[in-house]
Amino acid sequence: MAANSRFAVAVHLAALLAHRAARGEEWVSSTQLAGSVRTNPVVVRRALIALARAGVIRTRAGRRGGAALARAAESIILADLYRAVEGGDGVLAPNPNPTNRACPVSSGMSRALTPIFVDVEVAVEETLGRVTLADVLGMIEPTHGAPRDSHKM
Amino acid sequence: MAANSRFAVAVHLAALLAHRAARGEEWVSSTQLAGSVRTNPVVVRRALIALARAGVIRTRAGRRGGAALARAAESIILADLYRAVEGGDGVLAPNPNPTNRACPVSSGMSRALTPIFVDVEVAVEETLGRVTLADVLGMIEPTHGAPRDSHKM
DNA sequence: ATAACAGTTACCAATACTGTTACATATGCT
DNA sequence: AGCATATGTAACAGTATTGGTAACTGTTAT
Repeated sequence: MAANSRFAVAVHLAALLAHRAARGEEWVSSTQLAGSVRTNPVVVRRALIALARAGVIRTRAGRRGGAALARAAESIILADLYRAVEGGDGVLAPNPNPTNRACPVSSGMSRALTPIFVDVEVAVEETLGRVTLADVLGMIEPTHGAPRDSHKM
Repeated sequence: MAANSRFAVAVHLAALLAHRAARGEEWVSSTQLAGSVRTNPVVVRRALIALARAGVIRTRAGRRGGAALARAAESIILADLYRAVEGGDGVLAPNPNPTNRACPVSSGMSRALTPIFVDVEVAVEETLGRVTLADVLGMIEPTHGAPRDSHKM
């Protein structure tokens, strides 16, 4: 079955940071973030570390510390968040068992499947590359002062 | 992180059935299939049941029974196998925790993420829809008498 | 009748993920 | 300086998922 929810959490965290930044509150603590995501501050920090390593956010220790976006929400694509938290593992996994060299089909499977798995991964990242963090925020805050007309795309 | 290897196993099984069918051996037992995949016959049967429900293969109990392709390898796309074994769960998972209604970002997350997750799933299935089981077999058996030239767009 | 097969259930082991506590370290504030 | 507040990190428990195994029932060709 399915995967973990780290990507969903990462988008949530980044969106909240962007939301707060737009209101002048740059630094947000992991405790506050955890309250929004409804999880534990340590879980949040684990995600924040991955996002910081990817250059999407910055973190600051000490009093009045926390996390903040490292760049504009318009320049952050969801593929950045995906690559940051899903460390290299693709959405599809190969058969981990050793090849049966006596069987030509078994012998050729990874040669046949590897390029397909690459294509799938490229397709996922291309799709997530078409959406920016600002787009996500726009879907969360539909009306920002203007009457509601920009509801869909 | 990562996922399971059911899709890889499903492709392996279907490819082996196609390979055998091309050599006149229609019915293949789960024990034989398990030997190629290097796993247990019960694991194979669990996958075969999913594939049979999807109409990709047929199974037959009793002596000289086993599994066989239900239709031509050219008409089976990998998306068929993917949908058969990954029962409805997508490659990305939402945050399972309850929404924090006091937070506008938390409140809007699923509304923002759901269409994105759908887009990703569509992209995956489109990619897997461009490859047929016959294509996979062609990559496994590179030379079969005819030269390989149809290398896609 | 028997042998060879699928279908099914129950269970175990390994792994992965989440949540939690605890503590060292860093930093702003008074 | 001292304190409050924050991250970074390690260790661990609980749970879910996954794959592997054994045991049993039902089916079918010979």
